[in-house]
Amino acid sequence: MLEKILCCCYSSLELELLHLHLFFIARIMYRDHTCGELRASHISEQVILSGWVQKTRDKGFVIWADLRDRYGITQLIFDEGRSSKELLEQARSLGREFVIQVTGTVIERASKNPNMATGDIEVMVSRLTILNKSLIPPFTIEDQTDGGEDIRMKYRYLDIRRNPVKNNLIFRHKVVMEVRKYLSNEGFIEVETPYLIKSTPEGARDFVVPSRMNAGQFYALPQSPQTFKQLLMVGGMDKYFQIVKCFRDEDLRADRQPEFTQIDCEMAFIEQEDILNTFEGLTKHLLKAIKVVEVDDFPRMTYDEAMEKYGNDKPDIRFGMEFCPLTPYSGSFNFSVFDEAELVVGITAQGCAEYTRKQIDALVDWVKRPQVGASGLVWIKYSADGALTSSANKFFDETHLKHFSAQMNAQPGDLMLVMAGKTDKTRTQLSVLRMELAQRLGLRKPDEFAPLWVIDFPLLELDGETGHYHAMHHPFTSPKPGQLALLATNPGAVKANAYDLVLNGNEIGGGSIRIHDKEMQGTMFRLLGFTPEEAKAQFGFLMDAFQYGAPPHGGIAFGLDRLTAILGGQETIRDFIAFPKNNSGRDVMIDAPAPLDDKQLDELHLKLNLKA
RNA sequence: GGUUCGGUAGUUCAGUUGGUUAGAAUACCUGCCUGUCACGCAGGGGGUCGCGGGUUCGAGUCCCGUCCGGACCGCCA
Repeated sequence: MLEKILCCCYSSLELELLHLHLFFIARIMYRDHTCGELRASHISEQVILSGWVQKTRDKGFVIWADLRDRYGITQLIFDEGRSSKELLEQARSLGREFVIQVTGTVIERASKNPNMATGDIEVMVSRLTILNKSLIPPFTIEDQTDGGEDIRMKYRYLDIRRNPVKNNLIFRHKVVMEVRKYLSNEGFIEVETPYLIKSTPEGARDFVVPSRMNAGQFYALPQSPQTFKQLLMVGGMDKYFQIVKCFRDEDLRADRQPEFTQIDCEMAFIEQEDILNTFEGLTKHLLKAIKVVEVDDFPRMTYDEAMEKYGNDKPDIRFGMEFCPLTPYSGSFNFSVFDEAELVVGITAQGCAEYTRKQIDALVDWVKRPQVGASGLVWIKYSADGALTSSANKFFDETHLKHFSAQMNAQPGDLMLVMAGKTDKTRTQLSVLRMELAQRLGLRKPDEFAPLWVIDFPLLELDGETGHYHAMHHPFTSPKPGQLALLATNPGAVKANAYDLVLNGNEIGGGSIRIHDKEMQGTMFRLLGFTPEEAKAQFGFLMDAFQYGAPPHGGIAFGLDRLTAILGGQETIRDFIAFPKNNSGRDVMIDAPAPLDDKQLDELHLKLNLKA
């Protein structure tokens, strides 16, 4: 086309020179505007747009096509009066998701659409190029798609064209940019650590990678860059961070992926207070920059307090409903369920006294499901007229119920829900009920943010099956000062310099002050059941490093996927990951994992041992 | 490893006690339509009811097995 025009004006020699010239300078101009930017002020301008055909509306005398790109939608118009017959035919041939380029003039719409950013204008097309056709997409590329999760994952590249997914990815980009900006301004250096490392049996299962060059040996993908960031501290990089993929070969959930991203941070010459302040600053910055929300200084709660008040080490404190332990009115409850219990504890659901018997029974059934596993639920209804009644009326008269109501701070109109049994189990079950009730009552508002620090975690946790202790956080966590003696006598009672950052009932970050002394680290490994040989084989490099001047240090890691989802006011992290895996750890789009062929297995010195 | 729910048109779903030719919406195709924007109207095509076996005169429906997917428990230092 260009050649034809040029032929009219130039001799062949000139044309040859021009060709040479064009070879170096000619570029295809695909677009000079995006589909989201044209406004009334552009009227009568000539523009070039490229994008995907969202939809066409053929009215006979006129055809509209919505052209979509990342930035928005612009309406194209072809009509009998102003478009050639050929152009109209071409427009009629357009299908959903065709990639096209158009040249045209911005004109004012005869009927404007106030719901669209570009609703005042449309582009009167003079030239249409189909850059690529498309099959009919398996689901509609619209905000409210007709496609289910499964099919959208299989065609994730189409799903990403939809606003909800596209906007989530852009949102994630903003979070990442703000994190880098803030930490860099605070003097942190981003350093990359290796992905091919060594497997360690502590903690989650490792993903392993066979080594071709070292027959019979395997790398492991890191569950976190923990030891490397500690070695960076020994290396003198006293403020480190990394936005880094981590890998854990454990079963998945809606909020758990086998590969996930952490904002991994470590500092040297600091104590716990410095870490809390620095990363409270980061969190406040994110809330302000991304959500335009200002929050007060974060409350701090000890682990023990969180367990007592919320039955949970990651309490959602956007709403009250705190646990109230019940004590008998006089001597004993005279109710065996309560009398024989280690703990009797309840919550007050404000304004729920109007629940019908059916609704309450449904709640009782709900906590009895195996997923919650409670053996029962006692309820006390404090009616608006002041009347008190309960599911244990046989055992309690009004005096008792008044006594309980006072303990639980209940007002007329409230419903009290009480559980009894072993302390840990009862707390966990009541905690689940508390969250469910809050969900049903709409108390978990996505636009409200209530962060808090949970501190003073136990150092060790007793494994019920093996009777062994294992590190609650990880084996590099330091015990609180002055508790060394306790470590020998009652390890389970030792508190650690470990802390979690909790946001709206989610653990978004966790960390600790580390051990930086070889002897202490050795003691810790011994406590955790490592022989000195095992400790040396697995973590000898770290303890060696501690002998060469390891500074006091500590750090924290944030789960970026979850943090992003919560800031975005959503529950599932999958929609904030471009190409997530499904519940069974499969990527259904590329169909991974997949078998290796025999040649590859041979090279890797592997023989399969599949059980029939 | 376990519990539980599901698999029917391209897609999302309905389908009664087991009983005629398995439906709806949407998407798709054709035609009509002078301002649409979830356009509208008329018509049309589209099904191995996940797979295998069983019970029955007869199975989308009941039974057994199996595969796949979702939610959850265990697990996730």
